[in-house]
Amino acid sequence: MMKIIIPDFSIEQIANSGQCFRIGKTTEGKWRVQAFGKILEIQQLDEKTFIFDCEIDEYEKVWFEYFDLSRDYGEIKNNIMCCDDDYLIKAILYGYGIRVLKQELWEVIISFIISQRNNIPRIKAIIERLCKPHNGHFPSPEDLARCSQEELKAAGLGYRAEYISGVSRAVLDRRFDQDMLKQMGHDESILYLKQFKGIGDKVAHCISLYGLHNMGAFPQDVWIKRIIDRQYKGNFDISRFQGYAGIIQQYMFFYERFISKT
DNA sequence: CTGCAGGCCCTTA
DNA sequence: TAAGGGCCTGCA
Repeated sequence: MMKIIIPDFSIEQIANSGQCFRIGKTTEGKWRVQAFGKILEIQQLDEKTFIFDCEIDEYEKVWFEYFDLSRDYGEIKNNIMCCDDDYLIKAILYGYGIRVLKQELWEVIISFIISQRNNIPRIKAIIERLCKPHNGHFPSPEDLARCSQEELKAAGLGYRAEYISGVSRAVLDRRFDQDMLKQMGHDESILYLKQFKGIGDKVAHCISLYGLHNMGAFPQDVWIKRIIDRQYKGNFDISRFQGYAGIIQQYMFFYERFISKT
């Protein structure tokens, strides 16, 4: 149990920013985070004060990296402020506590294959059903490769079941080498990932950003495309944000979904 | 009953 | 290389 001060951090915003599907609110108003085989409960006391339900050792070894706490998001937001871009300024003021999580590669690969043509509540439900037989832990490539198509479809995967089986088997056969993938740069990783059936451009960029931690990756889903279309007349220059376009994307996505609800 | 949700695959031209 | 149809499933 430890109390910490963290600037530019809102666990609620992160939980609702669509990058991760295993953070949920408990009945006591805390946030339960499941990652790296651990469960962490976080309570937000005020704007910058949080209680993490773990020891300092675990915090330093796991959660500090996971929540990208070494990065100065304040500086990133300052850079955006200077761009004279009204839409982005509104987006960062709204999503002031967003961070791009550094999640586990395998979980990201599977989660974002599932995400295609799907909505967030359903993605969460499917992932929960996949984790259930494994004591709440995310299923390994072996676990998933063992599942029949029927079992996977029973979890609600639909036509994505064969994609999941295919990628899982590829990992077991060493045709898909995650360690090698981790050594690649962004561009190379996209080409590598897109070889596999069920991983297209958008999912590959999500994997690069959330799973490989290439902050320059820029996933373009329907929301981002809509923003670029309507706010920027089809012309959005991401080269302005060399090395952190993915973080910009996260602010945009989060803000646009808020706008659409109001 | 249709339409659609954080795409992708496959086929055509 | 661009365009279009089909796709599991569940909910509005």
